[in-house]
Amino acid sequence: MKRKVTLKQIAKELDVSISTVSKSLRDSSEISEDTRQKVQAFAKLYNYKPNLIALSLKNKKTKTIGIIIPEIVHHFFATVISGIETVANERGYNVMVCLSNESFDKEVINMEMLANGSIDGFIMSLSKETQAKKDFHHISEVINQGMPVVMFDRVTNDILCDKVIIDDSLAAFNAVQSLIDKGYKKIALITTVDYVSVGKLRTEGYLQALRNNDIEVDPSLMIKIEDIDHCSDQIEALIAKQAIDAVFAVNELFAVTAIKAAKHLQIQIPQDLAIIGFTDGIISKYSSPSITTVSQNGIKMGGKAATMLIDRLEANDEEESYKTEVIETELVSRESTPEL
Amino acid sequence: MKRKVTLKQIAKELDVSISTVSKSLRDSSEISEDTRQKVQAFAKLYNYKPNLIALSLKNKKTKTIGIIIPEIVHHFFATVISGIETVANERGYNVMVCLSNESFDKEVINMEMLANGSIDGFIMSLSKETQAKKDFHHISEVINQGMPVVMFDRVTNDILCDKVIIDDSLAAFNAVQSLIDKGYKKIALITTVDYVSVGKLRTEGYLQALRNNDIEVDPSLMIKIEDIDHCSDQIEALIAKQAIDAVFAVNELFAVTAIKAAKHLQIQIPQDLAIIGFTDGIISKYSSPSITTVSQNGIKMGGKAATMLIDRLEANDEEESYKTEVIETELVSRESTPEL
DNA sequence: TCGCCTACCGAAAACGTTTTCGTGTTGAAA
DNA sequence: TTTCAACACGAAAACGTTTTCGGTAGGCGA
Repeated sequence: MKRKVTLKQIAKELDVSISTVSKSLRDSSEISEDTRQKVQAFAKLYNYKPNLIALSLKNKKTKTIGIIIPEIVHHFFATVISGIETVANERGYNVMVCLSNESFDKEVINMEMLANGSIDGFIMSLSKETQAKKDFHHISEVINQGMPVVMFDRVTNDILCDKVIIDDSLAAFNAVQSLIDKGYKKIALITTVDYVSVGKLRTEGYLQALRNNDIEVDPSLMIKIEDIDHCSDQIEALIAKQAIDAVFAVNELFAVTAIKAAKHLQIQIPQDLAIIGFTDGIISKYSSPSITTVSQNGIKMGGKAATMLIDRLEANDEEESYKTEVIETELVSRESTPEL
Repeated sequence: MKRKVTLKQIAKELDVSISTVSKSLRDSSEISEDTRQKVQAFAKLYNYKPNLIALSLKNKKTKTIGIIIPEIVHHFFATVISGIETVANERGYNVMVCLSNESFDKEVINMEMLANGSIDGFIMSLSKETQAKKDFHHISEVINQGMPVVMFDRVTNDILCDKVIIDDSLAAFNAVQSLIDKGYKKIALITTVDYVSVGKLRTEGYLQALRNNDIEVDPSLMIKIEDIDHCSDQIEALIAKQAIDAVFAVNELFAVTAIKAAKHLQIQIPQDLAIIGFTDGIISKYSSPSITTVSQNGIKMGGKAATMLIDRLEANDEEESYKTEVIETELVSRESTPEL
């Protein structure tokens, strides 16, 4: 077992100083051609690679970015990570991933952990609990220490920083409008509780679309799901009313659960009931029938977030202007929403 | 913007030495009660937290584990990461995630990157290209440098290290046997090309089950998919033969694609054709009909891998015995495989 | 011969810790 | 008064780099 070789060892072996070795490897003109070659050959032979931790300490830069997200077993977040990782890699950065599991405490702990030198900046999406509590002190703290933060998707106006979002409200509006354009009139809504920022915004888009088309808003056709794991009864009750011809669900899981509920009630999808979802995940694509949905393009969001973060990290002038990038969404038409 | 405070700054401010500060914060008995309190109060006030990079350099331990997987937008791998992260966090470790995107070169680059001091050990699953090439020098290299590696799912016998796998062959055998027990006789196979280790093993299980029940193996009922993104034609052709009453697919995507193909051909699932898949992902659960599948329990695999790695990292005696843990699988019965 | 320039190389500081060892002071015992 | 232990603290090394600043030699011109 040969341990990693260091500059010191090479220096000792070749009977020169550490500085000479370092300079030789960096092709400094201070060093004679002779010694340079000798050192480089030796380094290559022993497969010398500089220790990144030492470099991090010296340069006060880790070339690592921290990601804090609510969960990873979730198609959208996985695509975002993928987008971040791709851009980060291209620009010589690595990523550390921490999961908050929707818990405020874990989010705080993870941030404090990573903030102590391990990373150069954060990319994060708020946990539900954090959004409910509206407590963002941990975030403003790291920003105060000079560490850049980019928030995506689940963001807050209480923190000034770069952000990458979609226009949730507009996307929802467009989705519902497309239903109306196709002739649907009684459109139900399955959404989240209000403190989830994106859920609230999508609800607003839904309402706006109805109003714009002079369709009466019927509160009994709108349900708010608290616990995603036990939502089927609630959804089935909604659909059982039969007073509806379409459903707009603010995420994929609600949409597919609606399909299941409809089948259970012997309601034909899409003949008797159209369904439109949010988040272009794997479920929508492979469901039967496949589900029309608003595509968020997580890859692009992640890539943009990484670009913004790294740009800021590598900018020498401390420009203070924070930007909010809006990534365009796309309505992906599939089998669940035919023309009436 | 207040930068992070260091020992040196505290020392200067309180007019004591760095050592005194360090010892005070670690409650050393060498320091008088007085100074200890003074230092601790000051440190708390300025929210001092030791710099982890400096500690890493000093201790030659980063308390970070590196994960290298083929992709992250994949339910199984996401669950494994989740399992790793949970255990890692409990034991005070962070995780760095790198994606190989099924590319050999990226796998090598990522490993070399992380191996230069950034992490204490690896948890990885081989890329397809690596498995095809059978070139594992990058892995044996880091192991030679004394860095522990735990491989999971896509492993190889050419490398000696800890491993976490499922019994792919047995699980496939049981899945096919369950079909046979239910009365199915003409069972087709949708599998991957042979160099994907798990695909090959699952194929073997399928064959074994047929043989054990004296069912003739019909090569025309077995297809091997090279490109997962363009498999629908191949699968539809298989199903169109109508000579089959059940399909065993070695992953979720093949299974759901088979359902789609069947619908397209007006073949009823599960009345005319039963389907069983592998990997208990989100698709199988929410598909209509829901798909019977072999559950791999990625959380458990990831957790076990992390436990093995950290145990080895923290073991002071260098015991050389590598273990291969087999995580039990479970056949999750759903709508796609009724009794005949 | 003297001085100076150039080419080459080494010492040391710095990044932020922890820890070993040394040192000075104090009080009490001899 | 001397001696010695106990106590409290500081100096310095170490982890592995990079970089600045000096320094030494040789060669060359005057």
